[in-house]
Amino acid sequence: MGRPPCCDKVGVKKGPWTPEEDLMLVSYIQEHGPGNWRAVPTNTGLMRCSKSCRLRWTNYLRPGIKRGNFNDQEEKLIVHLQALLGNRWAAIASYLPERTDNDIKNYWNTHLKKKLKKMQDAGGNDGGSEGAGAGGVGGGVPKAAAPKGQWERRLQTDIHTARQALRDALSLEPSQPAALAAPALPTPSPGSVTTYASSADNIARLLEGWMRPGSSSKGPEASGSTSSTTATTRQQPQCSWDGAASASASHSGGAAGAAAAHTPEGSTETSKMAGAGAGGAPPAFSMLENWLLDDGMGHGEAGLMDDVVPLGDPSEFF
DNA sequence: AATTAGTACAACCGCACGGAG
DNA sequence: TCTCCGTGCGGTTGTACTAAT
Repeated sequence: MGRPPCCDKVGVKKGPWTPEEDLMLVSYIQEHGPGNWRAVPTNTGLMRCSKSCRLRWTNYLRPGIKRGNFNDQEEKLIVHLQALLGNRWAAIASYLPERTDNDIKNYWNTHLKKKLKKMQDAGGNDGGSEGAGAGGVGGGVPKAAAPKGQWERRLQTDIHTARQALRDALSLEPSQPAALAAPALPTPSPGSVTTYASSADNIARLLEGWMRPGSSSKGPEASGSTSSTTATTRQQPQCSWDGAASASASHSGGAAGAAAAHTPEGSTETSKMAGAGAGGAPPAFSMLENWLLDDGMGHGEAGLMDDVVPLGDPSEFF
C-alpha cells in the first residue's frame, strides 16, 4: 500500500536517546550540517531511523531551544494562535522561535486544553482566549477542509484579525515588555525534567562552543570561516533561533510560518537575529510585538499576500 | 512504605508536500 | 509529465516521574 517505511524496522533502535547517540548525532551535524537525514544513520553508525535523527535534532539537540515552563505570554500566545490557526503547531511554533512544535503541542495537550476547559466549565473566559479553546480545535481554520494553499491564503486574508487577537492577547497582561524581551527563565522545575532531558541540554550546550567559536562573539560570521562545512556554518550558528524558525516554519508552516519565519533568503537575516537571540534576549517576542503593535505600518494583508513582508523582513525590526 | 492514579515529556508513526531526476 | 525521494507536520503512544491514598 502506501509508501514503504522510511527505514527498515529491523535493526533500527527505538526509544530514548542516549547521550552517546546524541553526541554522535551532534558531532555529525556539526561537521556536515543538518539535512540529508537519510545519510545520517549510515554515516554516523547510529542505529536510528533518519526520521528519528531529524526529530531528535530539531526537537532537542538543536541549539537555541528553550526548555522548561512556558511563561504567561507564551501561554497566551499559544492559546490565541491555536484559536486562529488550529492545530498547526509548526505555524504556531514559528511565533515562538525558541519552542518546538512538539513542545507546544505537548503543552497544549497537557496543560492548555485542560486549563481552557476548566475555565469554560467555570463559566469564565480569559477574555478572548476562551473562544480559542472552544473554537480551537475545530475552530479557527477548519482543518482538512481546504488544501493548504487555500488555508494559507485565507489565513493571510485574516491576518488582520490575527493581529488584533494577538494584540489582545499580549495586552491582557499590560505586562512588561521586558518580559517579552527577556522571557522569564524557564525555571526548570528541579526534578521534573527528566534526567536525560537535561543532559540533552548539556549536549546542546556543547554546541555553543561550536556556535560561538571564539567567545561571546557574533558567532555566525566567525565560524563562517570554516568554509568546507558550509551547510553547517550557514545553518548552525544561526541556530539559536533561525533553526527554530526555519525548522518549524520552514515551509508548510503555512501563513503563520510565512509571516513569522519567512526567512527571506533565509539565513542571512535570520542569522543576525540569531545573533541577537544567542546574545540572550530572544528577539522573537519583541519582533512579534513590534509587528503586532505597529498598526500604522498597514502592510498587513497586502504585504502578506504579495510578498510576505511583515515579519518577513527581520531587518525592519532592528 | 507501598500502591495506584494522574501528569508531563519524549519519541514514533503515517500522511502529505515539494523538489529532483 | 510522471515517479521517486527526502523532509516536515500532526496525531498518537509509551514511559518516567510525582502526588495522592
